[in-house]
Amino acid sequence: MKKRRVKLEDIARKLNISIATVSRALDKNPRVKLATREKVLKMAQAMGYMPNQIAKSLSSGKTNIIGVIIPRYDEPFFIEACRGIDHYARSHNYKILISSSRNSFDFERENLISFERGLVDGIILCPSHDTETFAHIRSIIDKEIPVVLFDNIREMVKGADHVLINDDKASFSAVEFFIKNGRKNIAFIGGIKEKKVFQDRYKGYLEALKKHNIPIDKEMIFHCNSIDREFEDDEISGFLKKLSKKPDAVFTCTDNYGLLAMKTLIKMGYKIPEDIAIIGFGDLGLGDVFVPSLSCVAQPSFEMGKKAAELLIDQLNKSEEETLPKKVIKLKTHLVHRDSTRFKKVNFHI
Amino acid sequence: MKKRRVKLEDIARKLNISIATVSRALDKNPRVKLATREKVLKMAQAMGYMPNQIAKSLSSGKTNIIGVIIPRYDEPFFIEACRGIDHYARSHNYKILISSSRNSFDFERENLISFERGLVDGIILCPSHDTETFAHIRSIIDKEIPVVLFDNIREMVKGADHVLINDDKASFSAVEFFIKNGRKNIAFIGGIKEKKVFQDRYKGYLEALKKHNIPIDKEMIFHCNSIDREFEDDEISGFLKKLSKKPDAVFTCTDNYGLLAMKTLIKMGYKIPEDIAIIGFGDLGLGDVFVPSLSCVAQPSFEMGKKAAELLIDQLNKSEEETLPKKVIKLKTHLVHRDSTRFKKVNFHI
DNA sequence: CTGTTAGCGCTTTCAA
DNA sequence: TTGAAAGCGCTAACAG
Repeated sequence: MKKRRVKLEDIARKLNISIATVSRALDKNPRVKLATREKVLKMAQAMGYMPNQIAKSLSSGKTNIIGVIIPRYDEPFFIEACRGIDHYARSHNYKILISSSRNSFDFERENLISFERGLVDGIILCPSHDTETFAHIRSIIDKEIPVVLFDNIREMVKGADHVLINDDKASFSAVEFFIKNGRKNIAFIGGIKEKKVFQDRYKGYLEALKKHNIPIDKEMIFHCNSIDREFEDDEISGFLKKLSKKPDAVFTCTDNYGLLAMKTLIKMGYKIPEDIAIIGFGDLGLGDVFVPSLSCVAQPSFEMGKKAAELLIDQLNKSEEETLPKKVIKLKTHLVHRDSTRFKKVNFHI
Repeated sequence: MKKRRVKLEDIARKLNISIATVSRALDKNPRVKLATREKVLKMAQAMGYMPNQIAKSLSSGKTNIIGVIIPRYDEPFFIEACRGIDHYARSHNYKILISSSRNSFDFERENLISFERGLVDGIILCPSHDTETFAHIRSIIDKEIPVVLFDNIREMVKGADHVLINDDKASFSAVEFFIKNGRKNIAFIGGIKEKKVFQDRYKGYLEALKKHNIPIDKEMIFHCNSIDREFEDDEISGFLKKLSKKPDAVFTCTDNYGLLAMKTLIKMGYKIPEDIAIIGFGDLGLGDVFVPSLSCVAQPSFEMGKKAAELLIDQLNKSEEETLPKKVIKLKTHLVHRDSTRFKKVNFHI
């Protein structure tokens, strides 16, 4: 009862030609007489032939699938990055298979191992913040599976391409913007300390203060600990409410932290941006829906994904021997000014 | 130079046994002597053997991959649904391959066709709003590839399972909640008319008014046309500003519309919820970050995905002949009350 | 221009 | 309990 799928052999038999010819004809290989090719194409169409991707992959050694590992699904940055990857990949005839490491090193390694089983031609990975060692990645590279790393890279891995932004410089310029506009009591809200990008953004904050001779006030600095979104709100409002001194600016390491901070500050009676200016990080579409809208460091998420895919597919297209020099690409960020930094006489040309 | 991957044959040769035995040993097939199995496992380990997924799939006829087609990546509802799918799928040893139809019927069909090439064992699909006919889906089902549809289903497809919510009832109860709390001038903000779920939510709005003998005022009704997020804001604020009569409640077909409406209304000087109450639709994590926070119809997005995966995997696990009766599952929604409906003396037990 | 044939790496009868 | 061998559907080298 089960209809067997049409295969090359069926077409070949019907037309009394060899399987090889059918295969070539469908490939539009010029070594097939035009008449034959057309005959084959027509018959394939008529019989409802669909090539078997798996068989193709087995014999060609290529699956045209890119494996993508991200720390979590429900963060706009990763979604955007995946969209970027997908965008480039599809236009180059690749599909993407996405896995979440759930911010766990063990899952990340498991995912990587499952990708080693020949299902993917190459891998794009954003290390989880739980990832301290990179042997699992090197082991993949040793097996000559191309790898591109992006964002949150604690350690450069030899043999892989890297796509990054300058997290420290980005936060540096945000904080410097506050300072140049007369703000001196600048609070910092970061994320879990294990995460490289948060470390760098913190570093940029410290450097900006240092450069402008503003003493560092530990009380003004807070690192969110919760991975769970539910508790972030409590953590941040707890921090802000406990401050003995009133800050006149806040830099937060994510847009979400920025929004949560705004929410608490408004409830506390602060006027934004007159009493307090805020800059978040990311620019993933929420900042401008809020009233007031949130200024931020815009991160080129989509572009990062796209670039990662481009580098990977470049590697994939190189022949065995011709090993490409591995690259580190740093993409540009910029400040986006909205209500939360729109005070009078702002010098926007920083 | 290229290190060839270890395969069964390599292990077999090293141990002087047959490939079949190695295969069985690795499968933990009881028909292999324990000693042999252990020998094989140890050797496989030592040689760094990794099974080839593609070869496995070709010979077994199963890829353990589920194809997922959603209208777009950057909508929290679909992300959540995908998370739900992924959650269930992974715990049942399936991976998921996600494609976006970009809300285009043509892309949807193309994606479907590419899934017909044997890469996936089954398909979970949310029809794009551009999708008016379902022949492309039936054609997949004819090839005996299991299909589950979820959300935005304009037409039930025979041979597929369906996962839905009661969009009309959900919006009905939201609007009725307004009415029971004394609101009479209830505005409606919907989405593009082609989309089934928006049609249903509109229907529920009309029915609630009708049931309570509130005349329908066309001026109070608006359907967003833009797919592009950039223009939604203008559309919605344009609509609200032009109203000649002041509404005292707004029901919007998405949370995002609700947030945008709130933003405009606040700027127009409305007090929320005293002057105007608002209920959105979705509950995808933004509503409670806002000040004031947005009430909404909560849609079980994650659960919908999970259920869809469950139904698909059930189909996959049935043997050829034993064809499962196809199901239509409707999941429950509920009202979540936040600031935008938190007026005094509210009867929360509707 | 076309056909023959040997794989790709694994599963699974069938036989021993 | 094990082995030999026939596929799974397609590609590609080689021969003609």
